[in-house]
Amino acid sequence: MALYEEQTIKIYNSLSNKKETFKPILKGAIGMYVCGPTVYSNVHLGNVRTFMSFDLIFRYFKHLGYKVRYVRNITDAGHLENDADEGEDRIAKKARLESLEPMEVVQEYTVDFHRVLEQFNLLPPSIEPTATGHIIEQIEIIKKILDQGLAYEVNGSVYFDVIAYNKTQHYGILSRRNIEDAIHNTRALDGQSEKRNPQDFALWKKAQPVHIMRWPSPWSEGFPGWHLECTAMSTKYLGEQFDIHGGGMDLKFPHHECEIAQAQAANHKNPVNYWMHGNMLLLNGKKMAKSTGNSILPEEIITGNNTILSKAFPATVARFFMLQAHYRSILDFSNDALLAAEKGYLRLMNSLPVLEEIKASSTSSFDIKPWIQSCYDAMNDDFNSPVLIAQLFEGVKYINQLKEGNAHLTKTDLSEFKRIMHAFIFDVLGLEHVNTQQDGGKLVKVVEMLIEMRNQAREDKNWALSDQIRDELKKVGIQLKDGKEGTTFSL
RNA sequence: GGCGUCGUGGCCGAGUGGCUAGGCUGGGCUCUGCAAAAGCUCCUACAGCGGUUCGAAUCCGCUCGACGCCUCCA
Repeated sequence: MALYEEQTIKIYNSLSNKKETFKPILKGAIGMYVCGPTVYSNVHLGNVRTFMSFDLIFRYFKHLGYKVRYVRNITDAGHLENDADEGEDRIAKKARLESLEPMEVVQEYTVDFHRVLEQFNLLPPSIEPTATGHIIEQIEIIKKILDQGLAYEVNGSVYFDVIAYNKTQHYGILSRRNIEDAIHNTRALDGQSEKRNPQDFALWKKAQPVHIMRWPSPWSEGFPGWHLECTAMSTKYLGEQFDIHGGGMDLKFPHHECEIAQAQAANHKNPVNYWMHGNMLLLNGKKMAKSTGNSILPEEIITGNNTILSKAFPATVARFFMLQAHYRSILDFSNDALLAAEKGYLRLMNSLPVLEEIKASSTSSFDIKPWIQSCYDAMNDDFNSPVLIAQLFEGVKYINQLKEGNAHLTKTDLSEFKRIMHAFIFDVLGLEHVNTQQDGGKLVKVVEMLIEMRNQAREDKNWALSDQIRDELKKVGIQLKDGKEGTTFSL
């Protein structure tokens, strides 16, 4: 029996604003789509948080034995610079400013994006499609929507007719908006707009003569609207209806709302069963955003080259910090919080080598099963990683009791305990050891030798020497731990 | 102005109508040659004001405050 048959997951669905029992369309298989980045600049830590949230979810599904097709796109065209679908394409603008081919911009930041996510130990998605690679699919969807009379062409551009759509469907179903209200509240004075209504959005934009990024279409040489690519690519790879669609909270409206409208108009089906939205990462109490400059780059955390933090932090510590908060909660980024997270992270990780040294006993002094299930329960409850981490610290407590001889486990229970600790820490949370041995274990041998020498000094009551060894090691970051069974150390 | 989220102990952060997550910090004790590590233990919070209830941090209303969306944004 697969693990997923034993566990029941509840997911908070943005469509209903409730936790719902998760049931995939196909037994044992999950289709998940997450909106990826627009590659016109470096990803900042807030971007990383969202992708990390879905990485956690992806990892947990995989751990449970689900076959997951995880699609995360790269937006490399069509994302306009500002409102009203009148602005310049973001990629094109950046290319113009830096005198580059648009695809040079795309390449540079796509590579950067991948590198950063790898540093934070995010698993690559199953498919990572690009907008420019799916122009034909997008054109086909526009044709379908036009056929339904839910879009109109003006001067070579095509716009989605929100008001027409709203006659039979609810535009605003996801963000709980009412189109009439929206119209009344619009203070738009867009004299030049080609759109019939300010709420309408572009499906296809005719390219201006200076515009480099352009593709032929039945309406004009131009480029697709931003919202369309996700509909095209999710439909293509996951079908007209699929299980999960995720993204940052700030994409809920209008982006995801538009996706629903487009898919409904083209396919007459509600495209997504579970909408999931990750919350924002705050810096100085404000949303981290590129446009306002209130952001920190992942690189700046790892190198320590920034004005916010007192020291450099490994990526995995930042990962641990972010996973200590629930994905739907706002999280404040600060030096103090990161410092505290690092200590906790170290305590958790340092317990693992101790666990390896525990000897099995003929009986178990406690039942390990309820604790194991509590780890699953945490993740089953809308992927509650902070509660999972709390449970793992319970595990640390057990490890210490086992070490002290105040508790014991049979060989079977002990190996199960180890398996679960490792599974959740590495496979599900995706944490990593900071100091990966690159020296073939030479360092360990040297430290063990120093411990030997120190033990001799202690026997001789040569406290000056023994303390010197201990203190000098401490200076280079190696901590000795004197226990009943002898001295151990952590790097 | 409209829609929505949130306001938890020194800090970070979970949370169910009643049995006080967890991490960090600080105090005490055990262990130790002294420490560290580890263990045990203490510091019992829920913005304010009303209401519902036998009972609310958890439900409802109001006030204050923060934030997000309404325009590109993970």
